[in-house]
Amino acid sequence: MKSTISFKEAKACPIQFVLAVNDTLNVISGKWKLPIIGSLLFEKRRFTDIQRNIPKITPRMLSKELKDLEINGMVKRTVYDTTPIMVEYELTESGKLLSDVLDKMLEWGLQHREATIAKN
Amino acid sequence: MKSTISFKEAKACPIQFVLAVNDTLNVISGKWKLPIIGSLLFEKRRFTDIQRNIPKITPRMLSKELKDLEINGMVKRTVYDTTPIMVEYELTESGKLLSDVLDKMLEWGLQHREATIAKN
DNA sequence: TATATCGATATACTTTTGTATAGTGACAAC
DNA sequence: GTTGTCACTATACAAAAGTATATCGATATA
Repeated sequence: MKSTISFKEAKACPIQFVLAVNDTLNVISGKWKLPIIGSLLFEKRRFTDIQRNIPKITPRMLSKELKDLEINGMVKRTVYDTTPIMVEYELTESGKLLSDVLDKMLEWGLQHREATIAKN
Repeated sequence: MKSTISFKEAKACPIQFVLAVNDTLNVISGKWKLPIIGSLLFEKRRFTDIQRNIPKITPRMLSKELKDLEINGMVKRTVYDTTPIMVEYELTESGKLLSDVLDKMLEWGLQHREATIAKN
């Protein structure tokens, strides 16, 4: 019995393919996930720091999204017992690897914009 | 004055980066976009055909999502004046290129699953 | 004593997204 | 003339996602 699926196997089965791609999609879906991930891509940051970096986000949403990302193994949260309290958020190894995916999305997004502009 | 942005430029500016990646994300976000794209990846299909391929989708959602995909330049719709009427949906060139992105998402999704299972 | 910082949480609300169910019009077959 | 196919649309509703605004407790500073 096998607990994991290979790339080859997933590609061969449309259902497995959609399910596995959807796993990735769920991690980055929503209005604020990308801005937060982007904010953490090059450096660890603190709560208020991220908030300042993403001007329109409310603390409620930032708190909720960071929790989601932590649960999904994208972000690591570290509390330092200083005064005032200090909480650091950083991407996990897996989280950092997501930049490969984002680069591909960027590439496609730009080519797609070109392609659709060209048709008008 | 330049109307388009290069990969290099977008990567260098966090704001442009997030905006451009978000363009791609928007195209594939939602409950039914991936199943529909998956259904069209290897062959053109007709409305009822897609519906049968994605058992739980309602015609309302299928119709709406196909319109979205068409507007976004992902899908081409062709009407044949036969009886009964025949409408074919197929991915555009740009739509087909999305499979590169989906492959990367699949790859990351599988490695991420491994990585997070390993930690438990 | 009053005000500010940090990292949040609480409550109420609006907007967006998706579901359920029924029905349309043109035709064709039985 | 009833039933079926195709590609949808209409209406009403439920659930999920996001917003607005106020507040918390611990501690420090003016």
